[in-house]
Amino acid sequence: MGRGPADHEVRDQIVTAATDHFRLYGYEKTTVSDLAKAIGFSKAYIYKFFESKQAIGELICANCLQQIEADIQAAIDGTDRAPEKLRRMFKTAVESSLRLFFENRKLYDIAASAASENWEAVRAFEGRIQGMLQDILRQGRESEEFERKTPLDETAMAIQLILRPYLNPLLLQYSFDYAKDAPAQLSSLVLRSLSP
Amino acid sequence: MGRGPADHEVRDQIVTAATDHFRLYGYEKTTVSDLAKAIGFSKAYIYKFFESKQAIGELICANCLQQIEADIQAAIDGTDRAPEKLRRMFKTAVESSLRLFFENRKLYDIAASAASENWEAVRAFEGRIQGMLQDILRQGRESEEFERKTPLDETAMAIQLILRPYLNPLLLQYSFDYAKDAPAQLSSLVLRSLSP
DNA sequence: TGAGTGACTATATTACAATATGGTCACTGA
DNA sequence: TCAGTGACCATATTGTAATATAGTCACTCA
Repeated sequence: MGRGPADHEVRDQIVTAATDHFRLYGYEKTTVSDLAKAIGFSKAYIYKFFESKQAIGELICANCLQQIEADIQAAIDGTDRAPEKLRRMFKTAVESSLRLFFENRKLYDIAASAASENWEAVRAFEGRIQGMLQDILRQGRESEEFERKTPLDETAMAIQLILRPYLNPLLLQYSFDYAKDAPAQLSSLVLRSLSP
Repeated sequence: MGRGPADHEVRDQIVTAATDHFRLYGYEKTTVSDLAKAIGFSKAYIYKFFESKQAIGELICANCLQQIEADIQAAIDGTDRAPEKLRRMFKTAVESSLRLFFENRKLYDIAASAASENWEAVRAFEGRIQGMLQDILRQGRESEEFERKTPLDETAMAIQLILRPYLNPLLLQYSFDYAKDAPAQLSSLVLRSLSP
């Protein structure tokens, strides 16, 4: 839990300033004093709203991950059939992560260190991805397009493991060479394993 | 290709000294002069046999990967049935990589930088893993335990992508949390996808 | 002739002092 | 009372001079 009033104009100002600064100069090179200067208050006042610089970083990072999540959700919602949902989930996960990397490299770096230090924002993100996978599996089982023998959570877990190199910012940077073809190949393999 | 006589006593001495020193002190902290001192020749003489320090590192790294490969091959050879071969391949790949990490951390570090810099030794290793996978798939298809519709090389490629986080030294260090359960879960999923 | 080397260079690494930064706290003044 | 702060501390980061290292080459002498 945070510090200070959860809903406060200054809090928003901090987040806005942090997003701008982090995007332009990166997390490391942005000092808390920079943020203070940007909003016209003293550095000490920032600490009335956030416990630490990392807490600010977590919030900005969570927003990035939320964007990826939203992209995936939108792609999934674009079709009714579970197999196609899964295919789009793979494809969009990679695309959206790559977009973050190439278009907002500095913000990606935050997500990468968040992943390497196991920040809460990343764990929560992974939890929600897991939920999305389980939803798709449930739907596919109901429509009898997916097999029903294997425990649902185990299957969802295995699929997430397969997605990890492309969804986890820390691993993504080592998976570029495969990012183009992997989604199609892997989702095909997974779908074959799900067939009843 | 190398430098100097391929089969020469001094060459072996260098490799032996390098293996010892790299294991004890690590690749970075071992200087070429250290190796020269260890074998009783001058530093310049070493360069009659190896193009660079990295070339020595590549050889030691290749040996490590060969050990992992041998472990996997032995595990595969321990059974006749293709599905079981695949299960053992997953299990042993993770175990053997983890062993390298925990028992020879310094050598693991060489493998990790080899992977991050895409050294030849790593590419060759991945090529041989790919071959082993294709062999298993071929056998499983012949015995009619595996489906035959999907192109063999495509399937082998997808399986290798799934193994990557545990076989690639660079990725392995970020996959510890999953290393215990992943082999079983993933090989089960893959086998389901292979069923005819 | 060719196994083996000392001396050399350009670049990488280290050591460490100087500076900057994250974070706190007692305090102010509206 | 409490929104807001200056001054402060311990640690992290940086700049840089000194050192160490990878790699070469002309050379020796058996």
